[in-house]
Amino acid sequence: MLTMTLSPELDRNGAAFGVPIGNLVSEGLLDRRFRTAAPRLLQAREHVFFDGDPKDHVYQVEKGAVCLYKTLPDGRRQIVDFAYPGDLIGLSTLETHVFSAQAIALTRLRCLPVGLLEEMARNDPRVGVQLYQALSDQLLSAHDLLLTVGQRNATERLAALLMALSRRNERGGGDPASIALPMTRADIADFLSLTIETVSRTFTKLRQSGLIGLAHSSLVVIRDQRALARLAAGEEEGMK
Amino acid sequence: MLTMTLSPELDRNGAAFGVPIGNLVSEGLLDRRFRTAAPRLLQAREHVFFDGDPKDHVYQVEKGAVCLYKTLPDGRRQIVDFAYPGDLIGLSTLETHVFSAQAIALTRLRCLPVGLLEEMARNDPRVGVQLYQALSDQLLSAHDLLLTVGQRNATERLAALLMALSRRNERGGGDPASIALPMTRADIADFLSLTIETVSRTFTKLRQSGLIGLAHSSLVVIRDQRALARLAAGEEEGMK
DNA sequence: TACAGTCCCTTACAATTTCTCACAAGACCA
DNA sequence: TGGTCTTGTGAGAAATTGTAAGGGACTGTA
Repeated sequence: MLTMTLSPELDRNGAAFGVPIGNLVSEGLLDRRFRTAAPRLLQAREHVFFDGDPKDHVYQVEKGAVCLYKTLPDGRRQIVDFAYPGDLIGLSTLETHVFSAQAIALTRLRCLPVGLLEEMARNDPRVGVQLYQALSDQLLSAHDLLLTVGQRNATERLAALLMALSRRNERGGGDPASIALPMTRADIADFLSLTIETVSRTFTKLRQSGLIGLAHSSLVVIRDQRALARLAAGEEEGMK
Repeated sequence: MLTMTLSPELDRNGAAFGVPIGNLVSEGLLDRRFRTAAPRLLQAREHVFFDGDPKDHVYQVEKGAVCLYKTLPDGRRQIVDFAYPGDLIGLSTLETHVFSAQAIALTRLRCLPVGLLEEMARNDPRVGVQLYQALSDQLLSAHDLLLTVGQRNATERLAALLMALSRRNERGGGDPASIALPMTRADIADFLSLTIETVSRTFTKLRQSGLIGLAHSSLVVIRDQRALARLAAGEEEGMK
């Protein structure tokens, strides 16, 4: 899940990314089970499930990326999260899905029937705790996005997204200054609650200010990490 | 927690409010434990904890209401949820709180040390599952608020909030047409990501349109339930 | 009871950001 | 080389915000 506003300090010591309190958690219990679960391959734009579908599986992203979104009757769409490799999709105790999930790139999932998950949770107390922890991460991510969408302006929102993707790169051992965007401008717009025009203009503004470079539309290079971070944090007085 | 956009149908059969799939959940296991936990009384505006505080307890609201919020360095505030009697506060696997919690009225909490909770979770698989379910509700609530803040206009946002409070009343056996607002206009503004002026103007607009009545500023009477529900759902073409 | 001081809410008007609409340019694919 | 999809940019429109001022309820004090 994409957590947008954690300070680099929290990020570095890992406390904000699911490091458990006490010795509650046994690492990777669920991960191991998912590794042998049925795989499912999706093309970009293909749906994993739709809002309202009966929930018969829980999914783990193995490769690619998935966007989770809700819509209003007239078509307005809010992306509530992006799921990347390792993330679980569809965790909830309801019988139906409450959002839609769509691959934004070629994606491989692992599919675990909810019945199996329930059985595991009944028999091993560590499973419920791991589910609890996974949802805790997702809730953190949702709250961060709420702060972003609710309080930041267009420039700060985009800066926050880029910083989050940069940190994700860094955690995964990649280059934090070079960000490949798997999603379209429309996806970014619906995630940050802007229009694609505003997203486009804001990219241009960040480029012209020298904070980022755009090799092409889906490859961002961070040129001024400090300034971008300050902007994302909401500490920048100018540049509104 | 305050879930804003569930259809009345989902509401009535209860599926969207924590009715579990299968027989995973044992009702009230945690509730029973909280009933004997240390009580704590807070005046309105008093904080339960602040963002960044070490997380040593988990709380259950027994009476009153609590708002959970995040802030940016320059003071902008986003309320991410309101917690009402029965709701749990502070669930996460992190060592510190990642939002602040403040009573908005005279409030009584029950305080359970995290160590005790961990022990319960280690010894009884049903505990982890209950925590999982509680977080599942909170995530649902956060996603709904995201859709509201990200995609609805001011009128729709306020309508969605009023409908959510109305449904909460109904579930609690109260009058769904009569809504006492425990929070101030500023709280509503920071929850819906509006200014207090816009909130005030929108209340006036809903009153002048005949959808609601305002006995006084903190007591709303719903006069046209259908119209308000359509507005909240985002199906209303006019009245933008 | 009168009065001043607060706090909260409401209203009006100007300012600003973002959106809408229109169209051009670029990228990708057959 | 078209055709389609995505992205970028400009100008006017619309919604929300910011600013400022006033009203009403509550509180404490004289």
